[in-house]
Amino acid sequence: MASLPPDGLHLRTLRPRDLAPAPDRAPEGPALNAAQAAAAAHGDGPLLIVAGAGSGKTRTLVHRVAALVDRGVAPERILLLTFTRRAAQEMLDRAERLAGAARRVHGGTFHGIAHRILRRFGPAAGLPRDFSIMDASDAADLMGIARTALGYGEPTRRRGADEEPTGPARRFPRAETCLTLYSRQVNTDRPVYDLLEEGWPHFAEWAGDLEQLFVDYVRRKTDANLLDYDDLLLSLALLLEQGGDVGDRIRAEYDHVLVDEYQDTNPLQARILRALCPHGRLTVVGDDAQSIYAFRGATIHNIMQFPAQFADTTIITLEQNYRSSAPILHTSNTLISRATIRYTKQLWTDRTDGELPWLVTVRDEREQTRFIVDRLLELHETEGVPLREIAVLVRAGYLSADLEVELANRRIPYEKWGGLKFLEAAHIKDVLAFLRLLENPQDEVSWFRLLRLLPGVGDRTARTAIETLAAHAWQPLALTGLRVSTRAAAGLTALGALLEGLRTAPRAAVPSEEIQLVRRFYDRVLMETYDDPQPRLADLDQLTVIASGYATRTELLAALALEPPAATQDLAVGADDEDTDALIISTVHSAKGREWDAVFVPWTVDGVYPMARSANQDEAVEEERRLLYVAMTRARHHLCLVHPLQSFPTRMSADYSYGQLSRFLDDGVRRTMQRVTLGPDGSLSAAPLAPLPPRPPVDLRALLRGRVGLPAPDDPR
DNA sequence: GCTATGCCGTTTTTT
DNA sequence: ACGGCATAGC
Repeated sequence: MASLPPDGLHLRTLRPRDLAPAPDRAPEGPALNAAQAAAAAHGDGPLLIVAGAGSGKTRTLVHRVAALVDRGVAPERILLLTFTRRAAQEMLDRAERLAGAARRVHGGTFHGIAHRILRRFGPAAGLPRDFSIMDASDAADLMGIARTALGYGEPTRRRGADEEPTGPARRFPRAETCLTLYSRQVNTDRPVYDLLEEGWPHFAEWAGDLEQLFVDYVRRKTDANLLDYDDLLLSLALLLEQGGDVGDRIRAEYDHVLVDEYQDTNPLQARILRALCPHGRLTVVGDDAQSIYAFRGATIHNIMQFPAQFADTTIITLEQNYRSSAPILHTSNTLISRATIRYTKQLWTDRTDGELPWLVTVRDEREQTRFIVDRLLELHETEGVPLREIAVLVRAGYLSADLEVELANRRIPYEKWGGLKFLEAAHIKDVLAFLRLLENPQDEVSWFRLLRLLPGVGDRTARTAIETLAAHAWQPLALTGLRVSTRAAAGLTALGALLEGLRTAPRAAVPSEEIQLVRRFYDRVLMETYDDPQPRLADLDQLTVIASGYATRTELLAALALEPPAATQDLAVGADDEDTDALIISTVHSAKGREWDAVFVPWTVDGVYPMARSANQDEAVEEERRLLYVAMTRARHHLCLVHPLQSFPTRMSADYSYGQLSRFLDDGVRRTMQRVTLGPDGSLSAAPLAPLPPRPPVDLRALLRGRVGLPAPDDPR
C-alpha cells in the first residue's frame, strides 16, 4: 500500500516552545544517575523500570532509544508505545530532540499503531480493506441501534409478570453504559456477570440480555465494516496470535519495543505485547502509584506480573526525584503512604529548598476562582513565572467552568486540555457522516445520523429507510421510493440525490472540496436548527482547513478518529499563535507525565477527591487517592490546593458532604503543608499546620429543601 | 404510530 | 448547555 494513513505524530510540526528546555529541568544530554544509566544501557532481555513521579522516566526511555541506536539498531525498527496521545507526543518529541538518529523511531498510541498495522497487514489476513473507525459516540449510537432493535429501548420491566407491582421499573442500562460494559469485557476478558456484580450490581439480572446485545452489536459492526477502538486492539492481538505468516511478518518489523506508562495498560494490551515480543526485547516503564485508568480496564497487575510473563526480566527502580522541591515531595509521599496498597518505592530528593505547599481555604467557588486568578497573576507578574509554567488541574472538565469565565473576562490566555473535543460537536460529526458514507456506504451509524437530520424523520422512519437501503445495495437513490409522510419524503429524496451526486461526481475530489459540497446542503440545516449558527459555521470552516491538509478522504477520517484535534476554542486560536504564553487548564488525567513550576488544584473536597460516585468502592477510592497524588507531583516549586467551604453546584448529585476537606488530606498530610486563609479584602494569612476540627457531613437534600443552613463559612481554626 | 417540543436532572477520567 | 422522558400534536 503506497500511502499509509499519516500517524500524525511523525508529521506534527514542532513548536518553538516544545523545544525550549523547561527552566531548571536537567538537560536532556548529560549525566544519568546510576539506575537510569543501567536502564539505558541494558541489553536485550526484558526490562521493567519501576519509576516514580519525576524520576526521569521518559528521559531514561529516550536515552535507552539513543543507546540502542548507538548499538546499531535501526531507528525504524524500534517501536515506542504508550496509551495516551499526549504521552506519545512527549516521548517522540524528546526522542527527536535527543538524537537526530532517533528521528525515524516508530511510535504512537497502542490504538494508532494498531491501526497502522491493520491497514497494512489486515487484508492479507482476511480483514476488510476499507474499514472505518468509530469513535466512542459513534459506537454508543450503534449500541443504541442494537439496543432498540432487540426491544430494550422501551422503559421496560424485567420479563415475567411476577414482579411486585410497586417496585421500580427495572430499566435496561443505557446505550453508553452497555458500551462501557462491552468495552470492559473486551479489554479485561472477564465475564459480563462478574463485571456487573462489581460495578453495576443493580443491572446484574441483565447479564444474559447484555451478552445477547453484544452479539448483535458485533454483528452490526461487522456488517457495516466498522471498527470501534477496542476492535483495533483486539484485531491486532488476533492477527499476532493466529498461525500463519502475517503475525511473523508483523513481528519481523521491530527489534525492540518500549512502552511508557505501563501501569495504564490493560490486559488486552499486555496480550498484544506478549504476542509481539516473544523474543523478550521489550522494555516497560511504569509507576504503580500513578495508575489512574482502572475505569477502562488498566491494571497494575500488568506491572506486577511482568516478571512472571517474561522470563529473566531485569527490574530497575528509579526513586530519585528531580522535579519537585523537598516540601512538595514530602507532602506527596505522605499522601500516598496512606494507600491501602503498599507501593514499590519511596521517592527521595537531595534538594532541601522550597516553600511548603499551600492549603488554601476559601468561602466558595467564586472566591476560589478569584484567589487562583490573583495568585497566578502574582506569580506571573512579580515572580516572572511564565503563564505556560502554571497549571490548574481539575478532577473533571466541567469543574473549571467558573474559572474559565473569569479568565476570559480578565483577558488571561489559557489553553484547556481534556474536556469537549472538537470532533464531539454534533455539527462536525454530521458533516463527517457524509464523508464516511462516501467512504463506506454500509455505515449504518452514519446513515442513521444523517437521516434523522431531515424534517419529519425520527427513529422509526430512519430505521425503515436503512432497511430499504440494505435491500437495495445501499444505493442512495433507494431513498426516493419510500412510503413515508410527504414531509419526510421530500427530505429523503434530497438527501438521496445529494449523496448520489457526490458519489458519482467527477473523480479526484479532495476531502476539503467534498466538505464544501456537503455544506451547500448542510449549512441550511444548521441555520434552521440553531438560534446562533455562527460559531458552528466557523467550526465547519475550521474543519475545511484541517481537511485541506489531507490528500484523501481515507486519511482524513482515520486521522480524525485517532488524533482528534483538541477543543474547538483551541483550534480557533491554535493556528497562528505558537508563541502565545497561556495558562494551562487540564484534567488530572491529561496532565499525567507533565510538570509545571506552579500547580493549582481546586476542589480538594470530599465528593471530588474522591468523586462521590467512587466513594463507596474501596478500590475506586484508592484510585482517587492516586489521582490526587498525580496532580500534586506535577509541581516543581509551587503547589496550592484549594478547598472551598461552601460548594454546592446544583449539577452535583445529592447525598454528599460538600465543603468537607478531602479525606485524603488527613492531619498528617496537612502537617506537611501551610494553611492559608483569605481575608475579606483578599489578603492572605498563613497559619501553620493546625488540624481541621471535625465537621459533620452536610445533608444536601435537606439543605436544598431549606431545612438546614449552610455550615458557617469561616473555619474557626 | 410517529415526530416535535418542553421540562427535568445530570455531568469522571481516554482511545 | 445536553440527554432522557413525558406529553402534545400531525
